[in-house]
Amino acid sequence: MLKGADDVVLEQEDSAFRHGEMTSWDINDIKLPQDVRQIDWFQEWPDSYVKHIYSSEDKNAQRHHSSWAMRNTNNHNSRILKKSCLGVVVCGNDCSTLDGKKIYLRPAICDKARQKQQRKCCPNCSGPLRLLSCRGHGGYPVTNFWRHEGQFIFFQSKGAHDHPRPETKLEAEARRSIQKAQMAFSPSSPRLKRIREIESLTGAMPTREALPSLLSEPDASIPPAHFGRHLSKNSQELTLGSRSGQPPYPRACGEDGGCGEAPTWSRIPALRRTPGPRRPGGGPAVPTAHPPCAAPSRTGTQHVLPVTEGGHDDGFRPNAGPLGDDSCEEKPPLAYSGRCLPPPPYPAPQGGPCPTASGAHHLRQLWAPPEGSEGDGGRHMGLGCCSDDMVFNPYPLR
DNA sequence: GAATGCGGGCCCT
DNA sequence: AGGGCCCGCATTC
Repeated sequence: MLKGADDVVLEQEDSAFRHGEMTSWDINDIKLPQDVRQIDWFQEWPDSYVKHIYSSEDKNAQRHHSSWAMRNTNNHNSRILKKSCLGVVVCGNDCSTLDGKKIYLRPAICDKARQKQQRKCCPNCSGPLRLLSCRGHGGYPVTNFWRHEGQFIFFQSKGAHDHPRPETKLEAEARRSIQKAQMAFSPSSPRLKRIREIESLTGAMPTREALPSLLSEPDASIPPAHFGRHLSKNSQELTLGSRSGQPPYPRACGEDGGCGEAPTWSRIPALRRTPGPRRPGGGPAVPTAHPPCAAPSRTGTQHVLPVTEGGHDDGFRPNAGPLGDDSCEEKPPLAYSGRCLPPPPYPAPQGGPCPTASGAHHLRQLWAPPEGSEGDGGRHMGLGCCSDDMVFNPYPLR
């Protein structure tokens, strides 16, 4: 199967050989080489058909980490751990932040958490979030294989990610914890008290109108590649990188997309065959109808965003108009008491006629990019004026 | 609470 | 048989 893929493998191996890496093995081989001369530094963003041999001492390798959002997949082989890529969570509105960055959130690994995540709104424009599935491996998600053998940990990746990089795990975690911390912060705040009262009474979160810029969340909108620029040193350390007490990976740059290199993904639009929805047996490919946000979905004419979860429903059309657009710009979800407020008209003009304009304005000021990229903000969505669970805090770690 | 690992089970090719 | 996916459970962080 995957003839083309095999070719790629050959190329990769060839390339790897040029780098002196021993790749004449396959993760499924009965015996893996033990005469390894060179082990690799941990690769945070393995992509394409690559193989690596890590030291069994490498903490990241031990934990089978990856900055891609990989979930465990049962391959009925306890010796080989298989993980498949979940893709990336993007804004259904395809919005951009003030400085032109796109929203690339990390899909939650846990199924439940992911469903929950998809009910949230874009932190930037409060539009619906959309899970962009990975289909870089012959229409299926890219898979990573891990196998512990002797003093080495063998890693093999199959497929090339056809989507942007999500936040790293640590970035996502940091975002969550910061959010929590801020919720917990100043518990005596009358405003917060009130919010909590409301919560306890209604069981629901008040809308952002009720708590403008009170809660905030860091760089959800900042693509990992730019994360550091905004968070400076301490937060740059949030990437997995080579932090097994090792020096920076010597071959990292330009090898497998490990640093700065243009991502290997490219929008391969969804015309590709999509793996048919799995049938009942496997369980309900959870219909992740997108609720409140800016995606009116129960009004009949507007369809639910094809948020795929496992069963990949229809292919994604990353930039296809009817997609996010339909959901977010037409009709506010009046029917909802709204966990999220309706989005501003798209694209939002400066400052945006967001219902919570003042709050948004406030955020805007906070957000003001350090390097006067302000100017280009005009075409981008007003800042998280409405998002419920995710809002910005430009300087979360300061 | 979320991430992870594991294993059972089902479907499709 | 192999690959893919879902689900539940247990453990860890």
